[in-house]
Amino acid sequence: MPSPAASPASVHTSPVSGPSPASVHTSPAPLAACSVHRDCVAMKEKTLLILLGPTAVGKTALALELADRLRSPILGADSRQLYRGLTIGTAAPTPEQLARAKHYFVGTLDVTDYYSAARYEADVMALTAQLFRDHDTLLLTGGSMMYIDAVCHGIDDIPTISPETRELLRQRYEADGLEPLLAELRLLDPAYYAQADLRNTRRILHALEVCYQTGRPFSTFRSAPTSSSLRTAARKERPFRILKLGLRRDRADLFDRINRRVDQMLADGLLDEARRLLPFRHENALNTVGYKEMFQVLDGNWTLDFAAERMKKNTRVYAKKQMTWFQRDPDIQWFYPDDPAPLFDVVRKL
RNA sequence: GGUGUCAUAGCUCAGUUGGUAGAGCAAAGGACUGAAAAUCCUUGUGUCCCCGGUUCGAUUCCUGGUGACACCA
Repeated sequence: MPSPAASPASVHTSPVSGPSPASVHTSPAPLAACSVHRDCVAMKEKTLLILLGPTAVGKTALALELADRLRSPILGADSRQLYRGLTIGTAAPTPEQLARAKHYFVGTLDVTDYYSAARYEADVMALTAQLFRDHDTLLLTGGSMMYIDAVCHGIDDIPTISPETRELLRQRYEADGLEPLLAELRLLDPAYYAQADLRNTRRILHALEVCYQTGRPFSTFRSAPTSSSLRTAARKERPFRILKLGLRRDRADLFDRINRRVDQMLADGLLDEARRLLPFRHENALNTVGYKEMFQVLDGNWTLDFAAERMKKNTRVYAKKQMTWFQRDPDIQWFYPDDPAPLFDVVRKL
């Protein structure tokens, strides 16, 4: 067994040093206490403001405005802007924008680094514990749905898969296909097998990875094995208030912005950026809309015009997936970026 | 002007030996627990160009019209 099931503390290794959240916030349920001791609790109540929405909706510009008003740093919630060097293709904040506010979780990882929603949760929890000493409100912004849910609800403590186990399963899949692996999963974890999407190879492989590595059924690591969704499962308490503000636009408007932004990315040199990243094309960080299409151009398979069309289409599809995910979240208050006054009203009352 | 070919989903096109039609792409909807900008699932009613004729029945066959393309003048 290469890596035993780890305790939460050892799994969540964070680059941010500092005390754990529990040592800063002594009350385990400040919200419950709030209704009783409204005044005194309000003094120490902290708020994590999450500005979210589909790609290209206008989060970055509005986040800078909010960061000014709140005197808050900006915590990125974007699974691709995290990586250094993916700047044009992920529409990462520019150097000028980065200079306007202190940013976290932007350009901090190498493209070869392993990362996950669980690590993001741990890193955000550690960082906010520190920053809330000096801030009553912190701004977190981005469009990575599962990263945001991991921060809001927590994520179950499932061991990180070792590269060896991952490679073993990958080889078995390539050699024999999915069928034998499905049969194995049915034996090792019948509970998960019964609810799994049996055609989703990646999820089947991951469930087996966990079974292999831990010797336990994957489903036993999930806090609500009968629930298929993270947001109804883990539900960890947070030592701060969470306020979710969603940005949206009419679909035609959003799609028009996406199309124009893709053209702008190409004008800004996306192809050159992709050329620099070509040696890392097989890293997960580069399995990303924009770069995938540029690699086809660099391989000589696609013209730049065709790649631009594919990029626009794939970005639209991504935006639709984000909207599908966010629309289901009843905690989000929605606003239009071109009419930000109502949003500023909400923020002013914090 | 003459002759021929074509006209079917947003686009490119199949098809119906006469019983009102289906692929690809585009588009839409959904799922989601350590790779999540990932990965996976579902969805096709459309005056079959228009008017008439034949027929129990026409998108299909026939007359005429309109439009596109090709060739001949």
